Amino acid sequence: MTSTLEAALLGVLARGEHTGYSLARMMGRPVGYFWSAHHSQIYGALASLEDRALVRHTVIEGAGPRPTKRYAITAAGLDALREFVAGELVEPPTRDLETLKMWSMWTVDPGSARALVERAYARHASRLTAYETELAEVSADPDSRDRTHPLFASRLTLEGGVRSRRAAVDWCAWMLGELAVAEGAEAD
Amino acid sequence: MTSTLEAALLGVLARGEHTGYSLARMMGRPVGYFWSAHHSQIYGALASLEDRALVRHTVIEGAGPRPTKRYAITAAGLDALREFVAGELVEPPTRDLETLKMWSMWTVDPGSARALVERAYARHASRLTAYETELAEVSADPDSRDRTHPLFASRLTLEGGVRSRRAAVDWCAWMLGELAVAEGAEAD
DNA sequence: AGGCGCATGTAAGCCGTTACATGATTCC
DNA sequence: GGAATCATGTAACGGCTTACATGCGCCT
Repeated sequence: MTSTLEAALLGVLARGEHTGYSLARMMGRPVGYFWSAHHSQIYGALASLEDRALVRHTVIEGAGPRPTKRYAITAAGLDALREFVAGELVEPPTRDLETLKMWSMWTVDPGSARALVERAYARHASRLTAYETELAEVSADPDSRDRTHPLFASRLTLEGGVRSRRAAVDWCAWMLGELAVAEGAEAD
Repeated sequence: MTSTLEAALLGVLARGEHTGYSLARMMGRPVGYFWSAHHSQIYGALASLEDRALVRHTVIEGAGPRPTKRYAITAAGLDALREFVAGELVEPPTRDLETLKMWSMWTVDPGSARALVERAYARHASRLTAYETELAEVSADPDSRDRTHPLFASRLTLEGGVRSRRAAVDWCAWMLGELAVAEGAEAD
């Protein structure tokens, strides 16, 4: 019924009111860490949510050529969000471009293979520091210990991000070692 | 130029010949661990790859109502695969349904929150054991130490799977602890 | 007799990306 | 004067999912 993008938007609006534009920007940091969408998709989804009375808008003064709309979640919207969170998770198909490349690593020359892993290392490492910084900020707020406060959920998800990126960074370092060993063996 | 699905298919065909049907089944184990597609998509992609001479088919005898086609990668196809592996990785947008749910966990009752985390724990744990089993099998083969052998890449990617699932399992266990602590604080 | 596995294909529709369109204000 | 930010929308297109279609051989 409610699409995943709609659930994501409800999740953001449950934490505060937003315009379509500011929702689109939030699909950068922090929501963009685990979900993303373009504004063209967001405006349509908001209209669809409003048709079903899960969100409501009021017109505010803004800088655009058309009226600026501020959206808020409704009681029905909060119910729909809760249902989404508590409902069954239908495992969506995995599509991991990085692993796909690694899996065909055997076809390329040693230099390309090393470069591939090094780039992956750098990406994961930079994400890791971003997560760590944000986690430190969130953890400093006592609200992040209150199970019913949004920051509690932010803290748990950021902790997950830190752990997974740490694992990815370690994995890349380990792969560089394996590549070195294999190249050494080749040289013999 | 070459879509990601096409790259995935080239990656499989570089390891051996397949029919469209068997490719579709492989989008279960092990390729399905990091990529997946339906047969309806695969048949079209194979035709498109063949138009560009990246794969070639020969008709073999089979059980279907139409001629059964066995596909093999061509030299040009191998080149295209290498280019894909060595080329820039344009970071595709993240869409992580599990994290999305966790991030809105603060809206639901404690029981639903715990159930959400426990289901995630179970999913990751079962994937972890699957990866560990397969990694043990692959590692036992001496070819998995040869950088130019497919099993080398299989071993590295499986190691990544084990590490990431281990991190996810640990994360879920940690979250269950955090939930218990937060509920204890609420009871006071 | 009916269901499952082999085997290939088409078609409708949804979701997501990219590009087009508009227009005021602020900063360089 | 030109670029960036705010702000909302439409349209074309491609990728992915779901469903429809066909038909043989094997097992129960």
